[in-house]
Amino acid sequence: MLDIHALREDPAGIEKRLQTRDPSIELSGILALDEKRRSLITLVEERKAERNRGSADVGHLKKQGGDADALLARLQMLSDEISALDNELRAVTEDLQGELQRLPNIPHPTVPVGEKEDKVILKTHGEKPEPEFEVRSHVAIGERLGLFDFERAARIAGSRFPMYTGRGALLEMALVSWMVRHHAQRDYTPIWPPFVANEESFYVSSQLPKFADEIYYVEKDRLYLNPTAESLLVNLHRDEILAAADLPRKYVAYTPCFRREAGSYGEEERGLIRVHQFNKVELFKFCAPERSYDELGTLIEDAESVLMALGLHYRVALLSTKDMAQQASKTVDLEVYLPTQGRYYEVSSCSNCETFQSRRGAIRYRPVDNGKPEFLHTLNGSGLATPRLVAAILENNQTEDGRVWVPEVLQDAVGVEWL
RNA sequence: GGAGGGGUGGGAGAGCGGCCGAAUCCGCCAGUUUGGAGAACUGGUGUACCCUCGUGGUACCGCGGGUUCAAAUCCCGCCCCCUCCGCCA
Repeated sequence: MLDIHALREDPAGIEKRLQTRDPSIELSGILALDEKRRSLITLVEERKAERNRGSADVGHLKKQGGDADALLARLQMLSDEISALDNELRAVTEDLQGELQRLPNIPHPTVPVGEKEDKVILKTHGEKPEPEFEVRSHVAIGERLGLFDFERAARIAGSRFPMYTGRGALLEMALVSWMVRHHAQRDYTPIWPPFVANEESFYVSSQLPKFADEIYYVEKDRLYLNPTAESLLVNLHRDEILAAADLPRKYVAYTPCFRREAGSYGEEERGLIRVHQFNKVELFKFCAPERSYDELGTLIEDAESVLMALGLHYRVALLSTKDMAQQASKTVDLEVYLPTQGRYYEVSSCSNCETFQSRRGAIRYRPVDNGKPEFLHTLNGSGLATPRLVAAILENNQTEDGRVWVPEVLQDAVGVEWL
């Protein structure tokens, strides 16, 4: 959520920057609501001050045995007026909050303005593999080697729920535990969070109210299934004021992620590319504002280090204004190469959300000079998501005779060198 | 799922209709003292919002409603924590 004070200060400037994300955004309605709200506050607070003085007088009068009837009658009317004004104020405040919640974060000046296609490739790591034989898709390899079984998974849960079998299951588990350990060694505190969360939590991360259709909801218990550990981790320090010396706080969490993925899928998203349930290792940082872009840099490096260790060819893309999630100020994606499709797929999305989430969740820190609490910056990044990673390993590590080389860092856990 | 107990400021904990934004202790910050530190003493120490920016005002005692001129305090609903019983991996 944006700071209403900042909007008041420079509505035109902010509106212009927000319009690079969504041209239909205009702030005049919000400003009008804000003005209305403030004048109501002034009015109602005046009345309350009057009532509080009167009530104190009643107390004194009664103590001295005086007659307070006339005063009481006046105060009763005043009290009725106050509750009417309070109701009006509540309604206006809700409207304003609703409008504010819909606004995206202000994009960082370095973010390219434009459509999805206007992302900027910052770097490409390694050589694009050009095998001299006919490569099989990860789906074909998986079926051949018995690494997963989508048909039986559908019997259990429905389509697009993956089921890994045999060495496929081992590979998946190996990846997850190796990645967590890898980041733990890089000074991230490992977290195994609850895999469901309440409405308030998703509001803070900004999954709600906008993306309610994307999340599985357990109505009976009013709980949402985790769609990304970002939503969970950001709530770790909700309503807290952290000491400056405690920053940055770095966490790594493994969670399964559930997404309804409402809408259609293309042929190229068969197999493991787009599924309702997947495993992800998430990195999350809470840090001081002046350090947050440096921290974004190291976050990206940490996510990249996974791809490097696995020996995969990938590229790094700086997303454009129209391609970022609502809460992000700046987002950099890591995209791994899938040879059968000749294209790159997102396996990590690293974002600086600045104060967008911390404002919603009242997550603050006290600056070193012992001053007033300030909202800190939150950063998140996948490190990484497994299904596409498995697809990439299968497709990139295959040989002509149909075997697949297990990346060295996973060989112990999988128990074999070849699948 | 059933029964009981409890949620108050950074922590512990009192208050149970008006003099309570809240005693007291601990912590923390500053000063005095000291060669320095500790101890001791003195003072300070929540957050947010509004305006006419002041020795100004409003709100906040788990959350939401209600009663009342007035609610931390009374009533109702919900959430969370603890103990015991039941059930279960």
